[in-house]
Amino acid sequence: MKKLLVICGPTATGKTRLALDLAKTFGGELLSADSRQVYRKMDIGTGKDLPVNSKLQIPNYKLGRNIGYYEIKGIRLWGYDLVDPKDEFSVSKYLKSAQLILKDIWKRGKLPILVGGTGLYIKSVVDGIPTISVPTSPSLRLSLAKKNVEELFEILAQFDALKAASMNSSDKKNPRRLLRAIEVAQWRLSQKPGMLLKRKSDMNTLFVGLNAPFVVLEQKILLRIKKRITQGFGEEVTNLLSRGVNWNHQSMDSLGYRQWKEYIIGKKTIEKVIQEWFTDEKNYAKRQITWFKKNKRIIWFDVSKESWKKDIENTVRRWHNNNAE
RNA sequence: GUUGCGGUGGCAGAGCGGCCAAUUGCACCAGACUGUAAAUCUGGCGCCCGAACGGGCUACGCAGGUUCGAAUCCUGCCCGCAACA
Repeated sequence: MKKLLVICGPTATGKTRLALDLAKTFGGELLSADSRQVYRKMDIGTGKDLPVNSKLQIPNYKLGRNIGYYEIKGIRLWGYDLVDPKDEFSVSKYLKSAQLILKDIWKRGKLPILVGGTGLYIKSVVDGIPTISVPTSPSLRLSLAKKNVEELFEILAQFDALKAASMNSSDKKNPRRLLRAIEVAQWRLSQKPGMLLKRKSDMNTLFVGLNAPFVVLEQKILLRIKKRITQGFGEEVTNLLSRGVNWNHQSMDSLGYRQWKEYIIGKKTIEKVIQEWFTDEKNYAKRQITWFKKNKRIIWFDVSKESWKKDIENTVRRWHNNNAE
């Protein structure tokens, strides 16, 4: 059975660094599960932490458009730079690339290590998302853009009463979710039944979760923000803007970038911007924790403890050596 | 010192006699999430009792007063800002 190691957890816990170490000892390659590191030229702000002058390597065999890897200390790192910051992106695109990459890593006899904080992306790879093949409908989205949530809910109820009834009170008021639900419902009506099959997982997956007491996490987050700024984050943003990326692009909705806007247009001081970046990133970490908490398969490790790295190594080794399944 | 404006819950900021424990935003707490997920969305948020309807207490700078009733009106005091001295 194919093995997949997952390293997840909130931001700033050192997931990538750990994954690199594990890759070295277990003969692995990394696949990033991060919804922001997919954008080219967004390196400092998304924490790609690449060595200077490193370049994306595109394999000479056919793998997929724009799919390549970086090499850090001899370890291949996939999943970065999948698209331009001006492009739209979503789990669906991510999963397509991820599946190609995984297949390739397995084929070459390596252990793929899925590492990142985007819970939905990890979920898509490990458990699948049944409706993921349902395409978006730009015209539908446009026509519904001005509707309020009550109206959207009504429309959904007309197309798919069951789905509408099954939505929870929060999603019923979430325009994005309602829109997608309508999109799926409409698509279903135009298809033969049974198109959406739940893919059975054929992987042997180990979930390693990294966490720390929240006060520790806060410190790490703040330090990292300051570090990124001294590393030239501001320049990175300016470069993006000069290349035609604008604030309305989905990519620029990322942490740090969107707060930085207020500084660039002179509306806020840098101190204020840092402060807001910090609180927003803390809130992001809380949301990640809420998400991952529900996944009972995750084995958690506290990175503020002494022996966490050894503990993980042992856990992984036991799983890695067990070929029974 | 005089005149004017202002002091409201952790912060910002509404309210300007009853419908005010007090709009809203942020922060904070909890949560949802099967194609934007670093996104989007929901609930809670003075204290105490209660599962809930609800009830009690303390609150709008401080102290008095007017009124059936005051965050809202009046008086004095304290503090901040602006202008004039």
